[in-house]
Amino acid sequence: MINIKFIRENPEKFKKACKAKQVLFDTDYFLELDKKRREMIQEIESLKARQNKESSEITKLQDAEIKRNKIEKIKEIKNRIKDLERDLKEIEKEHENLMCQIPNMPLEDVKVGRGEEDNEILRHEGKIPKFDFEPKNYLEITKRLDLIDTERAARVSGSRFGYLKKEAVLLEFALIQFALDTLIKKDFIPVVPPVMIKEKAMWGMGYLERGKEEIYYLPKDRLYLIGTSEQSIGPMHMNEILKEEDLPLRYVGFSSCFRREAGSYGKDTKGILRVHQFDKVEMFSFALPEYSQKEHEFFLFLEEEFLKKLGLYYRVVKMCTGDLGDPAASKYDLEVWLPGLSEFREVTSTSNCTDFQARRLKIRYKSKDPRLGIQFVHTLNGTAFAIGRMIIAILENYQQVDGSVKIPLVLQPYIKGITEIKPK
RNA sequence: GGAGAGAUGGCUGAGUGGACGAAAGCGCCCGACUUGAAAUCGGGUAGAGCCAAAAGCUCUCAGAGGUUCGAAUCCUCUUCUCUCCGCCA
Repeated sequence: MINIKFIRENPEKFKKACKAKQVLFDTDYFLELDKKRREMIQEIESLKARQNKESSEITKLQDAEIKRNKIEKIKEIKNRIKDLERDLKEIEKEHENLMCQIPNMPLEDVKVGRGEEDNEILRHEGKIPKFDFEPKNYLEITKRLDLIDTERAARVSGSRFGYLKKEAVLLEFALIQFALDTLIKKDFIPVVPPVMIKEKAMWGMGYLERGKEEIYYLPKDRLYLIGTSEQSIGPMHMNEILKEEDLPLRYVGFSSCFRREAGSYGKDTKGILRVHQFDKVEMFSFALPEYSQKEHEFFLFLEEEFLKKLGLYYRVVKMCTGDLGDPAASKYDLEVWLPGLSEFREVTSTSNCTDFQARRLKIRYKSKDPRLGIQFVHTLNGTAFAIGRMIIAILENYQQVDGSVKIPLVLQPYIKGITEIKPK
């Protein structure tokens, strides 16, 4: 949800932003509806004021006849209000529906573009890995080392699932522990959130208007499976008024994530690059509006630190307006070089959703400045580690000529005694 | 799954048909006293909507509907929380 005042006051800017985000929206019709709505509210409220006034006078009346007349008069007003309210309800419903269709406005510095092809590659970091042999892709490596079994997973669960095995499992827990250790030091509160959430929560995070196809739903219990712990951590504080001194309120969540991957038939069909279920360590922050861009840069910095400490070669990509998704106002992706597959692949991303989610979920804070009063917070999210893809990146980048894989130095304290994964 | 109790402002908590958007306390803000602070004293302090804004008005006591001239208070449904019992990793 965006601030309606913005649309009223900057209709042209708003139209431009919708176009940039590639969302069709009849702004003129909406503004007309909005005007009509406000006129009706005024009419109803003045009638209600009269009703309240007349009604409060009843206690003073002694004469039964006068009293009866008065009540009749009030009933008349009541009926008129009832009729008007019926009409207003229709308008309100449409108004709200339209408001919910509106995506978040991109920040000023986000480039206008259609999609992936218009994203901006900001810079490359790290060293390009050099091999004096032909590096294998992760599918070959995991097969040789027996780290991932997708064939049996297909038997049990279908396509796009996998059994993580042996050292891959140890790597998963090492990555989790590494991320938690690092982020707890930065005042992140660790949390293992629910993976099933109510419609209200999922809606509030802004993923139901577009992208519903991507989400698992359990109709019997009316619960949605999260696609990222962001969807479960964001609504933690819904309907709350936070204290300014508690902001930024940072969480680091660990959870399994579930995605239908409905629109991706044929893409990455082998292996575990794109699966229905994976584990992820996620950062989330509730921040003061004036600091949210700083917080966003901080998240990007942390994500880069993780990749640097793992010694990976990556590039920073800034999303254009067409590739933002509904809730985000600004978003970066980090893409790691996979020498086996010979391509950059997205491993982490971070978004600033400004007040879009906070408005829907009514997450606010009380400002110390009495003139500001109560304001919506800004919400931000960022990946620490999407485990599956990180394991792939490590395997491809740390492979040796003899088929073994070295364990990155920073992870060794978390995977005691093991410095490399050797073929049997 | 069965039985019962409950949901009130930032928090605790009083309030069972009109004088209640709501006592009291805590917290917070402003002021006095103080070299400064604490303590003490005085004052202020719910949110949302309509309005350019102020004034004003409207709505909101978990949510939705209803009764009534009038509902935090009465009725119906829903959601959530707690207690007891059952089941259970």
